[in-house]
Formats: sequence, structure tokens, C-alpha cells
Amino acid sequence: MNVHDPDYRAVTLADVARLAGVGESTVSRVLRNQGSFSKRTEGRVAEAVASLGYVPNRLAGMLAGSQSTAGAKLVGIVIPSLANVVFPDLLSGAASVLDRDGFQSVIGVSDYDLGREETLIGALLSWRPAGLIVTGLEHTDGALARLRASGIRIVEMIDTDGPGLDIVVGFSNRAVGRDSARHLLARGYRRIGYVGHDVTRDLRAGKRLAGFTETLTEAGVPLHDREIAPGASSAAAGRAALDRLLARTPDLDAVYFSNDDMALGGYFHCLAAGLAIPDRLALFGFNALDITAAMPQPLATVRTPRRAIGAMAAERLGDGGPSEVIDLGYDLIPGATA
Amino acid sequence: MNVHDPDYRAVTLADVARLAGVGESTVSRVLRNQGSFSKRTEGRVAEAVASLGYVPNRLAGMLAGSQSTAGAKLVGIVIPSLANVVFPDLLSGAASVLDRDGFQSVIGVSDYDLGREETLIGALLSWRPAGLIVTGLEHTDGALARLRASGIRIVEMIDTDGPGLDIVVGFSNRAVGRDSARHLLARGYRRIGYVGHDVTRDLRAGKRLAGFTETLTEAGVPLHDREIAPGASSAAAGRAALDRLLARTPDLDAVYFSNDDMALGGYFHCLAAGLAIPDRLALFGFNALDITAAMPQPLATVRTPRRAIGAMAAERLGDGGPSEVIDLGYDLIPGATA
DNA sequence: AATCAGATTGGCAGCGCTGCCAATTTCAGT
DNA sequence: ACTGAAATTGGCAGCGCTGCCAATCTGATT
Repeated sequence: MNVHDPDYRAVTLADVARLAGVGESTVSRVLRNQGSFSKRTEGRVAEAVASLGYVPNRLAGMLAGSQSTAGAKLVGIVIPSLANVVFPDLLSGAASVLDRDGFQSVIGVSDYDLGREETLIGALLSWRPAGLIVTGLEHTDGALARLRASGIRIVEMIDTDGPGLDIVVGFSNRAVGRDSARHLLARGYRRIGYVGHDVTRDLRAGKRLAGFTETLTEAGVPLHDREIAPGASSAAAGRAALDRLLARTPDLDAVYFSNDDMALGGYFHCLAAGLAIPDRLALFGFNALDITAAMPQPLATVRTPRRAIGAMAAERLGDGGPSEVIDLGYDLIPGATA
Repeated sequence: MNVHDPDYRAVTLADVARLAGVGESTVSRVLRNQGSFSKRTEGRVAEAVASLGYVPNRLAGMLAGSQSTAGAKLVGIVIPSLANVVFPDLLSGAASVLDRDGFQSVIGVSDYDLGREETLIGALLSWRPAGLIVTGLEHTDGALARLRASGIRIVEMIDTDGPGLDIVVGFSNRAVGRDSARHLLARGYRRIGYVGHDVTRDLRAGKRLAGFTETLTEAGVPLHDREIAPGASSAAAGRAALDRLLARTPDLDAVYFSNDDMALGGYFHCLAAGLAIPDRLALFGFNALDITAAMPQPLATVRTPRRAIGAMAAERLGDGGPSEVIDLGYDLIPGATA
């Protein structure tokens, strides 16, 4: 007997009620441990549930419960990618809070494509979630319209550089860029280069770079040269890009990378090319991936509170407070490569 | 006006039907592009949808559609973690197929805890998915019971070393271990050690180790020594564990790691300690993470078809074929570290 | 002009569960 | 034994949508 048999019918709450000899609403109350019922009833119901192998149908439950505020225990989350550690971290931070509060989440991956993000937002909204967590502040007009029209709590996470829709949780990427530049300047580097990946897709990396060059320029030490690798960030892309950059501009004394993956690639290039770090060339990354702490020379990078951002985003989804921007900051890790 | 206003009511299909001046079922047909309707009707409906900002309620749709086979376009996926690249890869492989077929997926993360997996399976089943993808072959009795009772298609992915429930997609971890051992033996290594992480949680790593030691023993070159790091795998754990292992057993000439993260840590240890690779010590990993190809000396490792496994798992979810085991194999990458 | 297959359409009964409300039971305090 | 408040319980109307079926319309054919 399975779902494909033409006359298959799942066990329903009504079946349980019948077997237990109680009303449907009583079973519902017992199952949700809400309202009052006697110990005896609870026992009967538990027994019936066990003997029938009853599994509640959450679809029906949510539909029915959607009329009340307490109903929809569901949230939607949109992230650009799963390949970059950042996002799984954000997700697990959010999951820890969501689990605690008994929320389910439906996740959409936009693949750094704002058009696809708009589609995903529409799809997630059709689940009638109690709230939505999206990544970044940049969205298509259509996406913004849908988000506004939804009338639900929206949390934009990671980035605080710009106007948000409702709740914004994250840190300033621009400030990260500025601080990174300040750090390199303080260490005495003056011929500074940049190695990044496709910024049209990863807008946050673009903001860091903007802050970085801004500070350099203010200090009278403009960015010496830059190399942008096409496609997503990766160690291989970082290694190849640094190679190209140095071939063109050998006199650099420090390189700022769009993130740690790229920086790790750069590190490998230096090892392979026999360039002393940080004396011949300093390296600076972003994200503080776990792996960078295990390097022979810990990478100079910036640690972002990823899990905390995810957790805070989930936290704020629930409350009905006013719109606000929550800056969770970041830490600059000096490391040994810059 | 938003969801929290006491008298808020979402736009429903009935509202659209009224505005468009057609019946509800007609709107439903147009929206799902199913059945027949005139161009004129389609236009009216599209107009009404746009003007009202209507978003279909998938909860209701699935509930209503659940009676038919075509209804529930939903699948559940359970993975042990998001922190290990392997799982996001599996997920995106599955997503590519699921998207194509118009399926939604709900994901659960068990955190390598079989008890938690059982709970998650129950939770996912309550969404009445058309099928479920789980990780590995080991499950609690309770989980197995629920899976069997569900009557839906179950796909167990990654591991083919053991009896499956229904469809199994993956490769043999044991064979990976054996081939890895064979490779090291062929290269002439004879004092071989192992550095791993908590095997009680990562059962697949345990199977690889079993196959590995088995082959070594058969060759009359039993595993020389081993060091197990507590907790999850990471570069830091691998680095520290290799350090401990070598302190105790300095005469090793090769080390097999539970995966690339650990191996990368081992690589860093060798760099820091000035151990020549592979002459003084050979390193062998597992997973073929992208990053290992960017290393000065590409890591010797085994590439697993992660995206393909995810895609195949999703593919099989749909068909009604008989239970079977699908072995997608793997590639041994010689690299330059062994 | 009559006929008929095929295209188009609307009505309505559920899908399984929860919220509301009224009915019934229980029980401590007279 | 009697009373009122509190605890417990069941009935039933939806939640918003889809499937089924009968009704209506269209156009070509005879």
C-alpha cells in the first residue's frame, strides 16, 4: 500500500479522533498541546496516533491556521549561493533561532541573479510566510514591489550600506573596506593592489572595494593596480589573478582580495612563486574563514559575525517592532600576512 | 495595511475571478496554464492578477491538489550539515533538476545526529512531499519505520555500502578507501598513518577508513598509526592532529586524511614544520575540493560526483521505477602530494 | 438550416486542519 | 444537596485552491 495506489488515503486527524473516541478539535488540541484536555484524553489520543502512525498534514494546518496571527509558523529565506561558506553560516545562525521558536523555513538560492531573486521572492511569498529574510539591499523594482505588497516583516541581512526596506541586520561593507585600507596604510604599505572577482554579481565585494579605494585615495596613495577575475570567487581564480596582476605590476607591496577564497589562492601563488609574505608582498582578505587560521601564517582578514547576523535576522522576524538598522560590526584580524 | 491589521485579507483567487469577470476554475486553469482557455480570457485574467497584485497561495493549492497524483510538487531533503561543501554541492545538483521540473524543496539539517534526523524526517513528511532525499544509509529504527510507512519514494544519497530502502545513489566509500590505499602502496609508501575526525558522526569517513586499512592489511602493511581529532573536520583540526601524530610516530612516510579539509590542515603543518612533500611525507585526502587544485602542489585526493549525485537523486524521485542502487563512481586525482 | 465534435467555461464539493462557540462535566465552596 | 466558576469537549464553518462534471459556445460540415 502506498501513495500511488489509486484508492490510497492518508491517515487523517478524523481517523485518529474516531479511534480515540473523541472529537476532532480535541485531537487537534492535544497534538498542539494547546488549550486544555484531561490526562485520560491525552493518553487515548497518543495511543491512537501511535497505532495509526498518524502524521499531521502541515499543509492543511497552515491553511486553516493562516487566518489567525499565530497560524503561519513559516519563514522564507533567500540567499545568493550555497557555495560560499558565508551563506550556510548565515543559514545555520537563523536556523538555531527558528528551530527554537518552532518555525519552518523554506530556502531559495538566487545564484547572485537579481532577476532570479525576484522570481524566488514571488515563489516564497506564495507559501504565505510570516516573514522573509533576504540578502543584501539591492533588489529589482519588481522584487521591491512584491516585498512591500506582501505586508509581512522583511529582514535584509549582511549589508547596512544603503536604505533598507524594513529591518536591516549586518555590518557596513564600505567600512570594512576603509578599515582594511587603513590597516595596510598603517603598516606602511604604499603600492597596493586589488584582486577581485565579478563585482556585478557580488555587490557587497564592490562596496568593500569602494570603501577601500576611497580611503587610499584620501591618504594620497591611490590603488596602484587591480585585477578582476571573471566568474565566482575561488582559490584558483585568486591565484591566477594575482599571477596576472604581478606580471603586469611587479612592484606591488600589498594586495587586498575580495575575500578569503581569493586570498588563499593568492597565498598559494606566493608560495609557488617563492615570494616572501609579508615582506615581499602582503595579503589581506575578508571573511575570516576557519581555514585561514590554520595557515602557516594566519591570513590578515576581517571576521564577520555571520552566525550572529543570521540569528538576529531570525530574531527580528518575530517581533513587531519598528523598522531599524542593526549593525553587528566586525573584527579586523591582523594575522601574519600583512 | 499589512498582515497584522485585524481585518486584513489577502487577495484570493476569487477576487481575481470577480475582477476578471470569469469563474474561479478558469482563473486557476489560466494561472497553471493547464486545460484550455481563450486568449481573451487569458488577457483578462493576467490584467486582474497584475492590478490586484495577486499571489497564489501554494498552501491551499497543494492541499487541494494533494488528492491527485499530480498535486504535490514538493520534495523533502535531509542533509547532515551545511558546513561541509559536500552538502551544498549535493543540494545544488538536486536543485537544478527540481527547478526544471517545477518542484519545491524543503530542507532539513540534522547536524550529523541520527536522532535529530528522525525528528526532521517526521517534520518533512508532514509536508506531504512527493518524495524524500536523505543522506546515507544509516538511520534510526524510528526513522526507517516512518520512511517505510510514508509510502513515498525515498532516495538515500552518497553511500552505496549497505542495504538501501528504495533508491540509492552514490558511490562506495569503502572502495574509495581501498583505492586510496592501493594508490599509496603503488607509490611505494609503507609506513602509512591516518588522520581523521569524529567517525561516530561521519559514518562515511569510517567506511573509507575501513576500506583503507583493509587493503593495507591485505598487502601486509597494516596502518602504522592513527590520530583522531574530536569534533568536526576542519583544517585546524587536521593541522593539530597531524602534529600530534608525527610527534608520536615520526617515521611515517604517508598520511591518509579523512577528507580534504583535514588534509589541507596537514599540508599547512608540513609547510610550517618544513617537511618536504611528498618526499618526507605524502598526503592524501578526499573530496577534491576546488581549493586543492590551486595549491602549489595539488593535493592527491578523490573526486566525487557530488552535483551529479544530487541531480540523479532528484531525477529518480520522480520516476516510478523499481528500487535500485546507482553507483556514480569517483576519480582518483594523483595530484602532487602523494 | 441542422448537426456535432471540440473548445471553453462555471459551479461546487472537497483537501485536512484550526478557530470559535456553545454544551457538558467537574469540583470546590456553601 | 446546591451553585457558580473553571475545565473539558464536540460541532462545524471556513482557510484558498483544484478536480470533476455538466453547461455553453464555436465553427466546420452536410
